[in-house]
Amino acid sequence: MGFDDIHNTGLVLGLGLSSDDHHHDQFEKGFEPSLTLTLSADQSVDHVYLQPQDSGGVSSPCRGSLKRERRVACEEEERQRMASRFFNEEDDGSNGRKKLRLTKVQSALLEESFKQHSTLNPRHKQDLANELKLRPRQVEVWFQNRRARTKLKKTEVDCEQLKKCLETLTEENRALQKELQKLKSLNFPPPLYMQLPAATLTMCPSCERVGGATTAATAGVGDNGSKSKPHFYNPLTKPSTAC
DNA sequence: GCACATGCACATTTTACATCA
DNA sequence: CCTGATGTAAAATGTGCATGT
Repeated sequence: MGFDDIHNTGLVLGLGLSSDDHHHDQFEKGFEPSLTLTLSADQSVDHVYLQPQDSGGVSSPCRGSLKRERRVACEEEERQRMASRFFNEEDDGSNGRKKLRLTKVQSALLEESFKQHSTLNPRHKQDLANELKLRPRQVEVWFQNRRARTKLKKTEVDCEQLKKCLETLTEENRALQKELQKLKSLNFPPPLYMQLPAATLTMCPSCERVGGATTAATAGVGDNGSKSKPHFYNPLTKPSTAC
């Protein structure tokens, strides 16, 4: 029996719990539901509802909600949820975690919806759930997993790009090293600035004025009234003929 | 400020299904 | 062909955090 078949039976179970499973503490901490058979108002078949004995002391998120619309949706969702569990348990006697495989149509519609908006608002979630005959929680989970898959894919793509970038840079570095070796083998002395510490100032090649040992702080200061001061430059910070 | 509800990200578990020896 | 082992994708679950009321 498929999920759609379950829906078509019109049999539902209700507990009046929250739509989010991780907010089902009350249920897990052991309040005891009772099983009753009731007739649904909107369907012609008998419905099975699981209802808690005590409706006063338990503060179910659905029950206590101020917003009636949300509560109704929440209760409906739970009825559906419990219905599927009920039938799954009947199917195989396991304790109820049965994985649903979405149909192609369902997946396609979810994908389409995801393309438009990667997040859900409650209304949209409910609409999709109705349309696809799924529980809102399933739609929500699908979107969560879908976002996770998108992110994973993007990470993989980024990783690939970084790998390529690394390869390119490694190649470039190799070529430069090769060139350097070549120059060395031709016995070219390295440029003057390579023989000196980076902060040391040297003679400006364009004006060929001789410089002394000065700090970088004094360099470039003397355009105004620097007649007698030497003209320095630092090729590491000013590699061009900027002076 | 506190409690609560809600939604999300993230990690993990579980399940369905495909492939292969 | 049948079957069990194995891998993978994805549905489902659990938890923590942020935010709004």
